[in-house]
Amino acid sequence: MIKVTLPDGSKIEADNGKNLYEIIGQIGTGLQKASLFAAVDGENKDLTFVPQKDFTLKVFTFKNDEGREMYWHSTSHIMAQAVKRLFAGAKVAIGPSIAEGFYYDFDVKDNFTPEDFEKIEAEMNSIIAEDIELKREELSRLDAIKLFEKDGEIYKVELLKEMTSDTVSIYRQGDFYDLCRGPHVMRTSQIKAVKLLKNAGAYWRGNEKNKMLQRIYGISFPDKKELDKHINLLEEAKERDHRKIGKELGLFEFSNEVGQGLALWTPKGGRIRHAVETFWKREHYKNGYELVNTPHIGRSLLWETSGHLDFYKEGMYSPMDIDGEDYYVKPMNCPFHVMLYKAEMRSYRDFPLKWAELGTVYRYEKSGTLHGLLRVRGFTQDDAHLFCRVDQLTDEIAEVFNFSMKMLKSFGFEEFKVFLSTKPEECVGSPEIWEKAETSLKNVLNSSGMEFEINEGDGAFYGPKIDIQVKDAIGRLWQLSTIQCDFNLPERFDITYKGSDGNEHRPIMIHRALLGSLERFFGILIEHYKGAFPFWLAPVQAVILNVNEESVDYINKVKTDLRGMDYRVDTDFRNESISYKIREAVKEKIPFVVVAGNKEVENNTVSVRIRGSNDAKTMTIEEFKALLQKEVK
RNA sequence: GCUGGCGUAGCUCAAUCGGUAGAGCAACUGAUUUGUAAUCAGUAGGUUGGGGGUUCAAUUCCUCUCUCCAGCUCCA
Repeated sequence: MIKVTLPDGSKIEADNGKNLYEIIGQIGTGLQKASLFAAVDGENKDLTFVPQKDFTLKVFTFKNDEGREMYWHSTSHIMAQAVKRLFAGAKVAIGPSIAEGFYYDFDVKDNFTPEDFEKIEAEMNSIIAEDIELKREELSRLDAIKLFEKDGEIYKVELLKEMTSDTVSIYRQGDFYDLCRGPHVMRTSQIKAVKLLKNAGAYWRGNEKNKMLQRIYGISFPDKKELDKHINLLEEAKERDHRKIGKELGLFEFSNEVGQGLALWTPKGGRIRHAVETFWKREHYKNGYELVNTPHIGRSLLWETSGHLDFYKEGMYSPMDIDGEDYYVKPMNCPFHVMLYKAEMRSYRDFPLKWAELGTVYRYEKSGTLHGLLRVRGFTQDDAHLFCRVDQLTDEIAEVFNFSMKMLKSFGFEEFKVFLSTKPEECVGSPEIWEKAETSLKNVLNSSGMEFEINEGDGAFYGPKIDIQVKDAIGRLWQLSTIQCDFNLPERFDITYKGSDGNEHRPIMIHRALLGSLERFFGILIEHYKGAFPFWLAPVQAVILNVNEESVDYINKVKTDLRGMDYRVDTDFRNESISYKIREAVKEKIPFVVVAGNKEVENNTVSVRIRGSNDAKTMTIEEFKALLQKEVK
């Protein structure tokens, strides 16, 4: 019997003479052989390896992050091997796995072309077919430098020279070797399906002063079907691009004359925004918030006190001169809310104060980072600030967290990922207050029953935070809500309240945004729904089409009948065929397409075509009203 | 911001080697009054993103500039 130690520390026993695959089968991962890799005492082994003595076993599969990382990293080595075979003199830089796939940076004479991609892919497939073993070797750092220098691999040499360890490892596969920590799959044949996705320039070590290298991105899977699925997903994402749909449905615009990163909402986009804002405001009042409004500019004194002119200056626009004094356009709403706090004496009985504002801010974003509605320079945050006592912190965080989840679910998001970010090295506030706040945040998350990850040291310098990401209709994650404690602004603005003990105390301040910004949220909604907004958000909820001129009066009567109920119902009386008008309405993704002609006029009915179905249902006006009413939020 | 790519009618796209810009849709006009995803005909629409240059001649070549797109962080 051989004792096998698993990563979680537990031990199992295996019969002598069993190979790794059989032993893994004993643990019961239920996975296919093709997607399994194993490490014995930290060293990768083939699944046919038969252990002779007790050992620790680690199993990698494509289903866990480590396994995927290894798989993609090995594929990047195969790509590098292929490139070196095809392009004489190509030098390799770095080639890691990334969140979705891998890349490798090359120093080559000419940019890669689409034909090159085909050649490289073909060469990769033949390397895979050659079934080459990937072998790890350890050597002294100095020997490694000699080895890479001999082949003119200047980038590897540079990396080696900066490393401090005495020995390093390289991985060899046939005629190719690479400086690499590993781990890797055992044989090239374990890579089953490969696709190169795109290439782009990238600076050596990400520094624009360095040489521009050619980066190739790719992805691989243990199964051709999974690769196809992934490629479909990429195409689906392209189809959903909010910039494309926004243009098709006429939801928003950008204008050269207005400037970069400054969105214009069209009337249709405006209808959606109004629906979002109305809902948002109503929910905030229901949850005990007050709505406030603050200006777009403030004196430099304000921003000096808040500290933004120190730590956020590069995100702010140049000041404007008003009566000889500098005023700045606001990049954040917080200082204004703090000033509202200071406008009166506050008592411990006043708390919690919960002030929300749809506050429009302007921030300088580098031109190259702007992206449709998802990253803009002017945007409206669905901001709120809570002021409370330390003893209220947990309750208030819980309220904000639950409110946030409720809000996100209202917009059709069902899956979430929650992160808690804790104290970074450089920060303000006492260790005790950090400890207290982090405990509050953690308690709230624990009692919510939701899984969450801790990002150690990733908090803002002024306090810990909870971030909520949502999963959209095709599984992409988007960061939306953020709940942040702030120990900085109360201090800087010296805000206080009178406690029950008659002394002055410093309140806790919580910043939070649930949707993030209306612009970005709009972009995400467009992609999530692919432009087919649910009834309550749809800019046009129903459109009524006339078959001929005789039905116009009747339709106007139906519409007037609905008007009092605040539905967004349009009509289309253009002199076009009914088929044509239906086609346009369907393309516009209107939830209800309603037709009325002589038949309907006679029977006092309408013919309703519900989005997603290809046939129409005839119903009475009352039935139609009930149908609309059912959809109202 | 940096690197590369793109920019032609409102939209989606054409235009060979440098020879003076064209289609579909949309718009407008007229005919047609239509029954569940495109009725027919006609009209108009362009300093080819903007400035400068080369040339007898520039959408095309060079240059500057603006916009948009991709990448630039995720560490051999």
